[in-house]
Order: sequence, then structure tokens, then C-alpha cells
Amino acid sequence: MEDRVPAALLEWYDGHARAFPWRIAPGSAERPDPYRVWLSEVMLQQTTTAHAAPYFEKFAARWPTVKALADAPEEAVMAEWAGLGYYSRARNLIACAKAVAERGGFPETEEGLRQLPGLGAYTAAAVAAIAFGEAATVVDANVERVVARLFLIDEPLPGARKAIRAAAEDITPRERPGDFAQAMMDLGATICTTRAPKCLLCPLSAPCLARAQGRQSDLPVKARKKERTGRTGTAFWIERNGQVWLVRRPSKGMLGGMRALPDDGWSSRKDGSENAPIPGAWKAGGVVRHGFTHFDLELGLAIYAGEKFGALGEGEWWPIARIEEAGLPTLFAKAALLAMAVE
DNA sequence: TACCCGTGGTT
DNA sequence: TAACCAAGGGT
Repeated sequence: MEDRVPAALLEWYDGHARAFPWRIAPGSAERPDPYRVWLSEVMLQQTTTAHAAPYFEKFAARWPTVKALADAPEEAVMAEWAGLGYYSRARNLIACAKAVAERGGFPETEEGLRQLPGLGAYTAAAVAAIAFGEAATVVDANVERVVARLFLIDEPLPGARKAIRAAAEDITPRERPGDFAQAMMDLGATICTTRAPKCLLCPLSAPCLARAQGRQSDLPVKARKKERTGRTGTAFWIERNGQVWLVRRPSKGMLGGMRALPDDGWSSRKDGSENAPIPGAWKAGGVVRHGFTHFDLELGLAIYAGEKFGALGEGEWWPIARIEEAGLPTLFAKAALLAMAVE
């Protein structure tokens, strides 16, 4: 099993590898640019390849090197990330780029990479294997699924993680570890899928223990998720002379560090206060519904257009005609569209 | 450990 | 349509 699996998988990968802008051909003697590997891996955390790909193209074109990214204005990087989600990734991306530029390049080992901000067990192993050829064991959700089925590990996640990692280590080859990691992920994404796995096309169907018992679709077993809650809040569209008032959210917490409309302090833990930032003749602008990972938000929109205002605090007037360039996260982009439709 | 942190596609 | 989930990391 330990020798047969990587050989069969790599042979399959040579003919079936997906093409991505951050990838080079399987079996290539060249190694991919560590910067591009790192950038893609961070973008791909909990994110589909289809969603991440255009962001990767934009970032790689605008900031072709880690030095260029490190020297970029932080606001520009955050705005370019808008819509991709999990904004702590962008904050860590900036911190990591600065650290790497400062030390003159990426660390070339899994252990060294693991020390960088935004690189956890998965990403450090992935960059080490793909960019530097280290035989690091890469475990993401795809690998967990493939390994749980291949070795019939039926203990529920997350408890099964230790056993899954141990099994994954046993089949990680010394040769082509980067291709092996990407092959495991391609297999999980295209053949060994969550629902309706295509076992007839699978290069690992022969050694697969779950397949032998017809239990492949039941693995891996997952613990039930916590129930989602509902929250309400209000966002405020303050308009003057074709401009709208935008603020920057605190760096920690929801949508941290992103440009936004002022709001009433809603969060995943509590509803908003409904208190407006300034007194005025507020007009109801409708409601935006937006689903976050663990709660649903019903965001009321209040609109006020005028000439004179009281003190608004920290923020900036932004031309409404160029609102798309503000880099608003999706929730506030929706609210802005609604406000502009109401006007 | 359990929870927080986005988004958009699929069933 | 409500639920699930995708190349996870930080705390």
C-alpha cells in the first residue's frame, strides 16, 4: 500500500493534472516561484479554485514579487482582496510579505515557513513540498477525505485528524512530494469527491478499503455543526455632492481592516444598536441579507443626503461613481448597490 | 478544544 | 431552500 499508492497516484496525475495559473506542468524539472506558490496557497485556504483564480491573476500582475507586495500600500492590498473573504488572510499576507522581504526570501523548510504569519500546518507543508521539494505531508480537506476512505478511518472528525495525518505521512513519497500533494488534492476535487465519488475512474480504487466495503460515501464522518444564529444591524449611507462617507473597520474582528459603510455595531454576538452616527432625517433604504460562516445578518440600510453634517469622526468621502474601487467587502457592496438604486 | 472568521456554488 | 462545504489559521 505505502509504495503502490504514490506510484499509481503520480501516474494518474501526469495525465490528469488540472491547469492553474500558479502551477507548472507535472514532473517538470523546474520549480515554481515560491512567491506564487505561497500567494496561491493563502488565497486557496477555504476558497474554491474558481473563486481564487482571478484574484491570483490580479495580485500576480500588480505585485509580481514578494518585495513589490511588501512595498505596496496596505490599503491597496486590502482593497484588492475585497470579495475574497476571510480578511485576516490579507492582513497576514501583508505581514508575511514584509517579513520575507526583510529576510531576503522565503524560508525553504516546512519548519521555517510555519513561523510566518498566515502559514499554518497545511500551508507551510504545501509551500515546502511544492516550491522546495521537501517531503512534507500536506493535509487539507481533500487529503482528509481521500485518506479516510483509502484506510477506512471511520472515527469522526476532528478526532480522526491524528490517525489521518499518520496515514498520510506513510504514503508521502520522497520523490515528487509537491506533485504528490497536488495530485491528492486534484483527486479529492475531481474523483474522490464529497458526494458521489467516481470510484470507477479512481487510480486508487484497488487499494481503497472503504471502496471494498462500499462505505466510501459515508467517510469521513463529521461531527454536527453548531446551529447558525440570526442577527440584525443597520448601515448608514451618508451622501454629499456625489460622495459617500466611508470608514475603515478595526483591524480585529469581522471584516477587519476593510473599508465599510458606518454601522451600528452589529456583530456575530449581538444585534446592532440602531443608533445613527449623526442626527438627521434618515430615510429607510431597504434591507440586505447576507450569510456569514456562523450567522445570518439582516442589515437595514438608512440613507441621509444633505449639505452640512456634524462631526463624523474618522473616515473619508468617496466618489460614488467610483465606489467599486473602494474595495468594500461583499456585505457593504450589496448595501451600496441598494443605496444607489434607491437614490 | 471550540470557536471565530467570508463568500459563492451545489444539492 | 436550508444545509453543506471549499487548497485553514489564529486564539
